Amino acid sequence: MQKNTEFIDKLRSSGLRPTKQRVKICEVLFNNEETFHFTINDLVKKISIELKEKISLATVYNTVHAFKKKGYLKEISVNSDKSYFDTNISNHHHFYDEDTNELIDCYDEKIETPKVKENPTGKKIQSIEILIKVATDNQNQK
Amino acid sequence: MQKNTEFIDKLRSSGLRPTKQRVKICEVLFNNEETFHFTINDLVKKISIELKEKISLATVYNTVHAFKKKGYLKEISVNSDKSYFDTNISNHHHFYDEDTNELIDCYDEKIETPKVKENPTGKKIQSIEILIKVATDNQNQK
DNA sequence: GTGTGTGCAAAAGGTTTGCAAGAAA
DNA sequence: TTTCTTGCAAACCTTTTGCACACAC
Repeated sequence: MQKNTEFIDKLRSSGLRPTKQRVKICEVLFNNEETFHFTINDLVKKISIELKEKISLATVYNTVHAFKKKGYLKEISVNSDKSYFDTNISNHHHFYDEDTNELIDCYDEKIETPKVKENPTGKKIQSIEILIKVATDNQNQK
Repeated sequence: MQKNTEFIDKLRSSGLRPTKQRVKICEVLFNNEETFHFTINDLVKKISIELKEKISLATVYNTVHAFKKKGYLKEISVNSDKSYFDTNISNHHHFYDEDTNELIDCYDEKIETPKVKENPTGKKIQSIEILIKVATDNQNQK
């Protein structure tokens, strides 16, 4: 459990003004035992339930993107209906349940991150993301 | 180079009526030397350039999804602004160039598809997709 | 003829933007 | 007081939907 003063320091030290909204979003995102996955919509709901107040959509988008840029959140590439974010910023991958649209963390103990033997782009590798899609066997394949 | 009669057979044999539009979309998608990646928007443009005629957006969406369901196209999970499709349906992964938003195929010779050692979901694995994001070194990390 | 597919326009869903008002430095 | 941030609504973009008409069988 972090205190607000810690969030304020964290924000300030990364060059983000510790506004009321940002600190509150920190509380909602980073004051949990476990990391979790969310969409912007999920987060807006979580804010209104846990804080019993509303932060405007634009601010939530702003803040999430700012946090992502600072490395406090990761964005996950799933099929493209909406953006998923992860408060777990450690190096890991994901299972994606196509039945429920749920994400599950996948560490190296479950799958080994492969080495890139050859990089035809000549550019620097920013990340290697593995998405393992699962579904009940008998459903229509997407 | 396939002929229209081949596309018609292909469509018919997979239970899709070989309508004028579907055959024409086949021409645009599958009459190339090389496979390629595209968004729906790309495809609409390609159709109007190569065929000099217009197929309605709804029909393009319908057809692409029908082809995907039949396994003639693959959908690729990239950051979620839009959907990317691939006419290359063989087993492979992708490099994604964050500077240009381009996708590049990545076969096993460049990266080895890892084994899933443990699947906590108990559901069947539908696919394992690896996305290697690259960018020029000196740009702001996203 | 019957059922499926097409095209259009409207609507929906997620995300971004412009700008005036407010808060932090 | 200057600069950054917020909030709202409008705009935007991609995708989906409803429905009348057309086409394949």
